Amino acid sequence: MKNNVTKQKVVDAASSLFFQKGFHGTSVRDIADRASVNVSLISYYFKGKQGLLEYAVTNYYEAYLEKIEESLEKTEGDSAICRLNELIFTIIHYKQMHHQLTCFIQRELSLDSVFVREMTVTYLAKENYYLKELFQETIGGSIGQDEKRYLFMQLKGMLITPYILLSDWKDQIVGEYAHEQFVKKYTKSIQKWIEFNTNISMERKNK
Amino acid sequence: MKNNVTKQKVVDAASSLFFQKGFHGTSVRDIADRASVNVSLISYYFKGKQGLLEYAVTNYYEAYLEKIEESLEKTEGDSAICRLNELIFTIIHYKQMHHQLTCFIQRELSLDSVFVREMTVTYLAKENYYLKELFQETIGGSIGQDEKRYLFMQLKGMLITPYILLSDWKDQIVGEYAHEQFVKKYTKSIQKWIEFNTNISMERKNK
DNA sequence: ATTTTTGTCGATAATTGATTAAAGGATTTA
DNA sequence: TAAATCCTTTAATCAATTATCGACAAAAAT
Repeated sequence: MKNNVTKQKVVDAASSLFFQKGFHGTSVRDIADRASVNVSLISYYFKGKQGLLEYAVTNYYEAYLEKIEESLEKTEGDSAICRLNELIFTIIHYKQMHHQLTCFIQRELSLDSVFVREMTVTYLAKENYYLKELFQETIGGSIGQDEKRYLFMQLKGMLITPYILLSDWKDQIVGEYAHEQFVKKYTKSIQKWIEFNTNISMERKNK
Repeated sequence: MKNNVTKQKVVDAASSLFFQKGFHGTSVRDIADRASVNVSLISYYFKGKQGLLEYAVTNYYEAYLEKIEESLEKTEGDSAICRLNELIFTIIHYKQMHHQLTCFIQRELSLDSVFVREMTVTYLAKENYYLKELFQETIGGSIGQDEKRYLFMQLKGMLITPYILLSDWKDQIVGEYAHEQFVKKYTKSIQKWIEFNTNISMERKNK
């Protein structure tokens, strides 16, 4: 079973190249070259370039949702804000561990294709549901529906910003523990934002 | 001089397609078809597909920076926070008026190519400079350098979020004045965030 | 031990995409 | 009106990419 090692080499090469040049910007030759394997293996293992993409992205999201559900189970019974904070940590942590794919997928998601639509209904809908549910509960019902929507958008924005403005902070992520450091600090900065917004919400309720 | 009308048709078609399918995902034929012109005109007017891209993006950024500089001149002498608020309004407004190109460029900017690097040094460096300058002044010197960096990243994130999470809010932007509505509301939500963070900063200074 | 399955390679077919050359209209300028 | 410039079309070329085929070796199963 030398199968797995070659297959993984291809996936790794593809992830890295998709990240650099985008899906349409990289050819199967590029991928095969970087992985030091023959071009035809890509068709052999994945039924072509599109298949390779689907394989990589599906894997990414399966594991992602698993982490999210794990986090939610672990914190069951805790206060909403605690659970939300933990969830955010989990999300940022996962994204950071796979930052190349994260960035690539985020980029590709803003395109208009059947594949994107499939991913959206299959995975993103769930992610959105979990997040929204918890956010609603945390923020309470004291602010307007409209305002809440904008806040939620801001939150979602914060969860993806580092992987879009990569060039702005990648110089900070060097060295052994840099990733963990970043996850901690960035998570904290989001949590501070949440705390502020729940306070706002409390104040209004009390008066 | 029927030149301009055809040229513009091509640019419009290209913008729309680049937005939907990305640069590498759209062929010159697609563009020509949508613009109802002959394929070779693209080479004739823009020296090829790459040239068309450069033309569109350069135009976008030239006008963008002009708006920014205009805004800064207009508010000269006002308080930092006022100027920042006005600048943010200007930026969101411009982006909203060209949301397809905004989204497309934002996406393309996370790629690794010589073109992207050129755009970065030519235009984004300036944008970043103006924004950072004003942000520093607004937020004051009372919080740590590190913390400030994260806040600045959050701010920049807020300025691009709507154009990455397009699918999340595009259903809200329907009807005649929807764009203006959105600009107003979204700008306000960012301004609220700024206000909060300057207060934080003040409090610490006072104690 | 031999048959079957699995993994790998080189070559190539088939498709698609970008660019150019040449020439005919149209429009402006002299 | 003639010349020059600009716009547009047709057709062809050039380049690159993906997918597939057939051969071949290694490993597993019988």
